Amino acid sequence: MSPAPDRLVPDHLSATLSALADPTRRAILARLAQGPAPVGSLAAPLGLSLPAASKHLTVLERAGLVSRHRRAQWRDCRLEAAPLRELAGWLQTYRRFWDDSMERLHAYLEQLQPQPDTDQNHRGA
Amino acid sequence: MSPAPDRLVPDHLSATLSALADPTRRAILARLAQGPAPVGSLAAPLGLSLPAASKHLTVLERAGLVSRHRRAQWRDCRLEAAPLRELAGWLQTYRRFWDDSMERLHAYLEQLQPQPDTDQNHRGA
DNA sequence: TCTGTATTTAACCTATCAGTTATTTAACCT
DNA sequence: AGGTTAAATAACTGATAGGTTAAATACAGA
Repeated sequence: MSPAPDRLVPDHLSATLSALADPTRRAILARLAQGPAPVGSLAAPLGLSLPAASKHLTVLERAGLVSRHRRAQWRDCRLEAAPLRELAGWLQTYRRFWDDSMERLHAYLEQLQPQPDTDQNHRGA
Repeated sequence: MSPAPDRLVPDHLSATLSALADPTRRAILARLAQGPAPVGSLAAPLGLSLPAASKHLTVLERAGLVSRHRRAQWRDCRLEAAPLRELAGWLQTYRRFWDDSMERLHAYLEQLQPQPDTDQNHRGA
């Protein structure tokens, strides 16, 4: 099922999530959603130094979220959405937890699994 | 629009993503998806010490992904999905990047934005 | 080939993270 | 009250993240 293109990093999802956890990197992605751009033009509007930008891009690249291609002396960065799709897939697993009302969910769980692991003698209600 | 329950941490999305970036914490969530559980019964199957588990739970709690409730001498942990819903919302904005074939997407971008910023012509100025 | 531009890499600094052991707090049960 | 269990907190440690400045690399153009 999983195409598992794990050539970049061992744990795909962890790499994706930790790459996305940085707001600067999300800003870079947002910018790239408008189309490919060279490093300099990503760095400037974010007030990033070139080395900082380059490092962020390396993180994004290792997570498979961005690819870089030489074009003359520039390096065009492009958004690669595959890891986002994978993330969406993972998230999907939890969808039922917010899709219906929370109340229903919890009620469902209560009856599905009367006691998780602890004994329920204290369960007055 | 945004309910903005930012009482826990400044940047919601960053907190959510960095909480989720740790595979141990994702395992905790997966376990909680089966129903609430006390800390000890989360720690044991993961080979986690109690302090380690407690710290992970604090991270998850600060991200709003988990709530803890005292019950006798135990502390029941429960999955809270709101941040996941928010994450799904964010992800949604990138959906078009993987929904259609990538080819179409790139073609679309090319015509939308003929030249990102790379302007080989501006150096003449 | 020399020069300027774009970007990366190296070396370093500080803060945060995930884990540890030891101690403390909280609630239960006699 | 005393003892036990559940969990949190404190204090410490090694690894990693994000930033810096300075040097190196890659390409383009005269």
